Amino acid sequence: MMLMNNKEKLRKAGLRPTKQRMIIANILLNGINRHFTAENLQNEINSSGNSMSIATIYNCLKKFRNCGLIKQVESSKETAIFDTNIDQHHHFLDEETGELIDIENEEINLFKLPEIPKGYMNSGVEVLIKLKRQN
Amino acid sequence: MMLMNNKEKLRKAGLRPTKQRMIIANILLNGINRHFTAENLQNEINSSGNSMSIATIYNCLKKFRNCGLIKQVESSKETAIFDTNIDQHHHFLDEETGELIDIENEEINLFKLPEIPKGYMNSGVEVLIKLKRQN
DNA sequence: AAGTAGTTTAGAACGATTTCAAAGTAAAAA
DNA sequence: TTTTTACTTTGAAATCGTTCTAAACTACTT
Repeated sequence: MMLMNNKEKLRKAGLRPTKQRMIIANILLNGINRHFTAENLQNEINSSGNSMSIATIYNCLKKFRNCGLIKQVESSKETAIFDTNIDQHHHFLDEETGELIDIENEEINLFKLPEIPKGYMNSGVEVLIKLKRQN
Repeated sequence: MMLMNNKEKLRKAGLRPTKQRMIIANILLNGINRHFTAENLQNEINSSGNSMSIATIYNCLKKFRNCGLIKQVESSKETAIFDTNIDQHHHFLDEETGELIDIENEEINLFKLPEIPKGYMNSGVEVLIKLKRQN
């Protein structure tokens, strides 16, 4: 895999390397993986002496996500969804509609689990299988 | 397991069986499992000839959730969280702080997966392991 | 250099959820 | 019982994260 600078990465993804996108790319695409929110990012931009409209940050993150430069951590939707099924179980998620379908616990077999970090205990495992409509 | 009416269920959970909680319990705790939002529930309450402040519905759902009468489907938080790690991978979630920790894909082995519903294709599997601080 | 298509922006708008403080109600105490 | 106390409900306002809008701007093409 050959080296590529951020300008090239943006172009390759079909995105114009604007000033704003370069600022964000330079913060995010440096080889060190991390989780962050739009607000986190705005704070970093600000404290690096730059500034950017929050709308631009959202635009940019959406574009980056759609191009596969970053991911968005799965949450079933922006709205809280409750479930009367209180047993441990899993879900299919229709990515298009946000609809959830239960998967019984026995339908999934987690063969190997990672070591739980020190000081913590496992308080539940949830598997989400995302579904795309077949073409 | 012996039969219990909803008033008893509420009392057993340490909740006063108020008129409003009984209306909600009668809709939700009838043995048929389902997913729903606060708004869904309000519509059902309204169309059953009752009415209830949305604030009460949220209060009530939170209490029910905290008592284990219902679950809330896991979403990492109310805020969108992005991730620079674009490979398929999984997460630990510190339930207290909302912090996410990456789990490499190889650390988890999904031995048995359920059949994908007709017309859909699997577009990604995400495992979330919830963590509680150890006492 | 001029044109055009895509981008940024501040601010308004939005939807979901929480907070507020006052009025109401269930349970406990007298 | 009645009184007291603690908990609950309420509508309205506030808040939070996010999206929309429409005008100004900028990268790329001609």
